Amino acid sequence: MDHDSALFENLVSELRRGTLILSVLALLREPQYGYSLVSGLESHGISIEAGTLYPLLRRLEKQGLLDSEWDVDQSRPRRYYVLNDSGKKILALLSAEWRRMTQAIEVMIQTGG
Amino acid sequence: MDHDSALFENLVSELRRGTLILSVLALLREPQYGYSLVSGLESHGISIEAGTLYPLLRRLEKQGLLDSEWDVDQSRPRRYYVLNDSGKKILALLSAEWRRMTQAIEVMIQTGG
DNA sequence: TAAATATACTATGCGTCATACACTATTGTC
DNA sequence: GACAATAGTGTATGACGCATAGTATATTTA
Repeated sequence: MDHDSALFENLVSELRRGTLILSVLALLREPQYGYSLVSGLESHGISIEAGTLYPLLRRLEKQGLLDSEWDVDQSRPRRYYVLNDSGKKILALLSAEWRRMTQAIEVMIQTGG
Repeated sequence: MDHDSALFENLVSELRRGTLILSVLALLREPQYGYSLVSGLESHGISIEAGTLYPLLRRLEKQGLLDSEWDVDQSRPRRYYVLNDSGKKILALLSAEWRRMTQAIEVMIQTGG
C-alpha cells in the first residue's frame, strides 16, 4: 500500500468514525447480537471489526441508550442488545442532526463554498 | 445542561468528527485563510473553533494535501491555505466515499436494517 | 478429523478533537 | 483619545475514541 492510499484509508476511517454510532443505533431498533450487527453493517457496506463493535456496545449501554441480555435457549448463547426509550429518543435527534449535516456538506462539496 | 443533552452534544461532536476534514477540504479548493474558513463553515451551519481548525490545517499540510503561504500585502498579514493536486485527488475520492456512506446510513435510518 | 464459521470479549496504543490559553492589529464608537 | 469589538494567528494538553492484536470456545461442514 502506497502513501496515498494509506492516507486515504486513514481519512475514510475518520469519516466512518462517529457515523458508526448512528449506524449501530439505527440497527438496534430491532434486537441484535454482536455478530449479527457486524454482518448487518457489512451487508450495508459499512465494515467494522468485532473488536471495535463490542467496546462501542459497552459504552452505549453504560450511557444508558441500550439494554442487553443473554439468550441461552438457542443452540448457542447469544447476548442480545436493543435500544431502550432513551436510545430511541437520541436516535431520532441524532438522525435529524445527521441529515442537517449531510445536506450542509453536500452543498460544500458541490459548490465549494 | 442535563445528562441527556450533554450526551447528545457529545454524540453530535463525534458525528462532526471526520466530516470536518471533508468540509475543510471542500472549501479549500479556493484559497482561504483560517478566519475565513471558520466563517465559511459557520455560514453553512458547521461550527468549529479556531483552536480546532489550526491544528487540523497543520496536519493536512503535513500530510501533503495542501499548501500555505503568507500574504503580507494586505492591511494585515494572513496565511492562505489551498489544496494542491494531491489534495484535490483525495477530496474527489473522499467525496465519493462520503456519498456511498451517507446513502448506506440513510437506508439504515429509514428501514432499520 | 480438520477446517471453517459463528460467537463473545479485553487491553492498549495511537490519533484526533475540544478546551483553554496567549498574542496582536484594525475598525468602530462614544 | 479611549475603549470595545472584531479580525486574525497560533500552541499545549487532556479526554476520549477507534483500530489492532490477541484470547477463547462452540458448532457446522467437508
